[in-house]
Order: sequence, then structure tokens, then C-alpha cells
Amino acid sequence: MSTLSIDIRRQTLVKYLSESPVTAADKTFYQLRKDIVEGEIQSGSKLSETELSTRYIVSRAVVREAINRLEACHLVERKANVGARVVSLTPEGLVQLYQVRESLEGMAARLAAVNMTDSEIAELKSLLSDHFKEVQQGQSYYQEAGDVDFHYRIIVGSKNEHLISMLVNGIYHLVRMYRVQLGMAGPRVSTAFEEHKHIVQAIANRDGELAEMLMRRHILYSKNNIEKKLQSF
Amino acid sequence: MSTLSIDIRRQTLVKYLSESPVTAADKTFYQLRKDIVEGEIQSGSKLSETELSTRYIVSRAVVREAINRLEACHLVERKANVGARVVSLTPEGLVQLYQVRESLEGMAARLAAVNMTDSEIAELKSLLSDHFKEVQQGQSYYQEAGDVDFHYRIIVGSKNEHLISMLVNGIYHLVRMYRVQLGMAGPRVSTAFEEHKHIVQAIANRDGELAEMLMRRHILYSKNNIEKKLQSF
DNA sequence: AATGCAGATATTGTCGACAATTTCTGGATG
DNA sequence: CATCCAGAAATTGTCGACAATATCTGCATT
Repeated sequence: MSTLSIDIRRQTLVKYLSESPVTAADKTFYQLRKDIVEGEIQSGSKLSETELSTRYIVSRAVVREAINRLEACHLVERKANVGARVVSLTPEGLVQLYQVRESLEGMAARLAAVNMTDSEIAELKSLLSDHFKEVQQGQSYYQEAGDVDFHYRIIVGSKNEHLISMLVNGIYHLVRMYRVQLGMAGPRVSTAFEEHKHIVQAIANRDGELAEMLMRRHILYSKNNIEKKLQSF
Repeated sequence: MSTLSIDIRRQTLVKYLSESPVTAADKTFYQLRKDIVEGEIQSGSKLSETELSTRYIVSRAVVREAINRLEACHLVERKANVGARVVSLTPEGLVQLYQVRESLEGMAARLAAVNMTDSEIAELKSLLSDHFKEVQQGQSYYQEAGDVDFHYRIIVGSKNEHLISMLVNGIYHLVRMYRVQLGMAGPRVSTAFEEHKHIVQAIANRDGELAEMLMRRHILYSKNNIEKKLQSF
């Protein structure tokens, strides 16, 4: 039953996540992105075109295209005639990332309060209660997925294509990279749940201003929490 | 003397605008972007790789890379096995663009209030007074440049790499495309100047919260103004 | 006349080879 | 021993050719 609801979520989001590689460059891009985000390829390491082309069994041209796309979502940095490196994770980088998140997702919440349909809001509510049950049962595995899903819903609910694109196929992969590689599955779940509830309430009341404020606070708290964990390294 | 100050501005910003093409793909990218933003290549039209490669006298691979980069900054849309089209300008697109600007530049102003050095703030102030003189003399040609320069300074002053990158080599070219193609050189200059003054004041007082609010208002007004002009078509 | 299918045409995707640039290596020089 | 320079090696940038896919054209069918 809870797996069912998860499947439904997947379905509605799939068009924006759009993991449907049609071309070889697509596949290589997705694979490379996965390997970078999950730490298979070490952060800060060099990406050799020839090496990757033998590794993934494609031509250098498709590797180049994949790397270009990775650069566009800030997962690698490239210098002309020198090559590409996976970005290195730093405390400052994390702070700056969360500042952008705060700004963009705050606006997303504001717009979602205006642009989400009633049924979308209803879905968001049920998602939240599902999530609540899971947390009560102590299913820590789905906690992060639930959190990400919540945020995705609101982002998509903003109906702003730029916002959606920047967050979903831009920033969020970097956020996940930090999460995965700093080894934090689902931070401060119980407290975050209350915050989610209040945000949904504001959206349901069509109060964009409040929704934005609450979302910004929520992300700010997240940042502070992660920063704390980061200092223990 | 006023041309001198403009040169100085150029110099300090050049590292972020970084118009220094080292590779053929760079040149092609910059050229194509220019042609698209300024309407040389019509919005909504198809970008044929073979045609462009003969036009700019480079190989198709170079053109492909350039187009990929254009896609990354939302100036063209691409479909697999079909091709790329220049984005078409719509009222909704403009609104969404300004919503993102409001969000990101608001945050930029907030951060600038904390992160700009005293000398950077002093430069900003002198920039503003130069701009004021030019406006008084009725030099409408530099009005838009002055406006753009003002916003760039604050964005760069935020010291947030993500923010800077997203705005400077992402959104701003689209903004300029709308401005150029809707034929509005420098809208509502005199009133905007007052707003600029208040923003600088807030930054000088290190009041990030106020700076953000004022910047958001400023951009909101801009949007409303442009929307009005857009309806007369 | 409208629709659907099949071949022809054009466009994009992929590849391997060559050119240009950077980086490494080793020896000469102070 | 450190530094600098030149040639070698390796890497990225660019190119033209071929493969795969989509689009167009014209004919047959209803």
C-alpha cells in the first residue's frame, strides 16, 4: 500500500525527471551523472574523455556531449584545452547552494499557492499523511525520498518552467551529491515533518506570502542542520 | 570622462562576462548567442546544423557544441533526432522569467549587503551618480547599459558563484532578448533611478533584508511596466 | 478528395582520424 | 641543487564520412 503510493508519485513526476534516454549521449549523461552524484567517480577527480569512452564503450564525441551537459548543471568544471574535473564539495559551496535553494524554492512555494489545482493540493496532503505513517513506522529508507518528493511537488506546482528546470535538472542533483557523499540519509525527519505540514496548510489557504516564508525558513533550518554535521568532519 | 567611467565598469565586469573565446566553439557560441538575442536569427526559427556550419565556416561538431550551450542557457530548445529551435517569446515566458529574476536578484541583494566590500559599495555609489548625470543630460543610449551594470554589480557582489552563473550567463541573455526584440531601450528610467538609490542605501547600511525587499519590488515594477508595453501589441 | 503507405530525401547522431594545445620528461646550464 | 628549455607524450579540439532517424513526396486505395 505504501509502495503503491510511491509508484503513483513516480508516475506523476516522471515527465519532469524524464529519465528516458533516446540517444547514446543521453544514456552516457545519465550514467555519468549517477556515478558522480553517488560518488562512484570521486569528487574533484579528472574526467578523461578517452578513458570514459573506453569505459562506457562509446565514442569520444558522445562523452564530450555528456560532459558538456554535466557542466551545464554545475556537476563538473571545464577548462579549454585542459579538461573537465568533477566539482569538489566544500562548506562554502554547500552554503551557497542552499542560499540559491532558499531563494528559488521560496518563490516556488509562493507561486504554487496560486497555481496548484485543488486536486494537486489534495495529492500533496495525502502524500504528507503517507509520509507521516512511514515515519511513525520508522521506515527511514523512504524518508529522504519522501522529502525530495514533497519538494518536487511544490516546485512543479509553481508551473514556472524556468524554476522547474533550474531546480529539477540543475541544482537538485548537486544537493543530492552533498547528501549522499556526506552520508546523511534523512536528516531531522520528525521536525521537518511539522514544517512540511505548515507549508501545505499555507498553500491550501492560497497564502503565497506565508508559503514562501515558511519554505525559506524550512530550507534555512535544513542548511543549519547539515552545516552542523559537516563541521564534525 | 563619462566614457572613462564606462570603460572602468567594463574592466571590472569582464572577468565574469568573460568574452574571451579561445576555441572555435566559443566563438561560434558567442556569435550565435548574439545573433539570437539581437534578433538576427528570428525567434522560433529552426537551427539547421549544416546550414550554420557553412554560414560560420566551421564543422558541424563545433556548431553542435555551440547549440548545446545555447540550450543550457534556455535560448534554444532541442529535441532528439529532430533539431533545435530558437525559443519563442511569449507573455507567459516573460512573466516567468521575471519571477525567477525577482527571486534570484532579491537574494543577490540580500547577500551583497553582507558580502560586498566597502570599496565595492563606494564604486556602486559612484556608478549611480555617474548614471544620474547621464540621465540628466538625456543620454538615453547608455540608460540600459547603466541599468544592466547596476544589477551586475550587485549580483557579483553577492559572491555566490551559483547565483552569479545562473544570472549572468543564464537568464540575463534571455532578458536582453526580450528587451531588444520588444524594442524597449531603457524603460521608465527616472523612476527606476530612485529605486536604485534606495537599494544602494540599504546595502550601504548592511541591511540585507531591506535590500532584498527593495530589489524584489524594483524588479516587480519593471515587470509590470514591460507587461503593459507588451499588451499594446 | 482524403487517407495511408513506401520509397526518396534531408537532418541529426555517432564514429575514427588528424590538428592544436597542454603536460610530462630529461638533460643542459647557472 | 635548482631552474630553464626542448623534444616527446598525452589530451583536447576539429573535421569529414557514415549510420540512424525523421520528414517529405508521390502513388495507390477507399
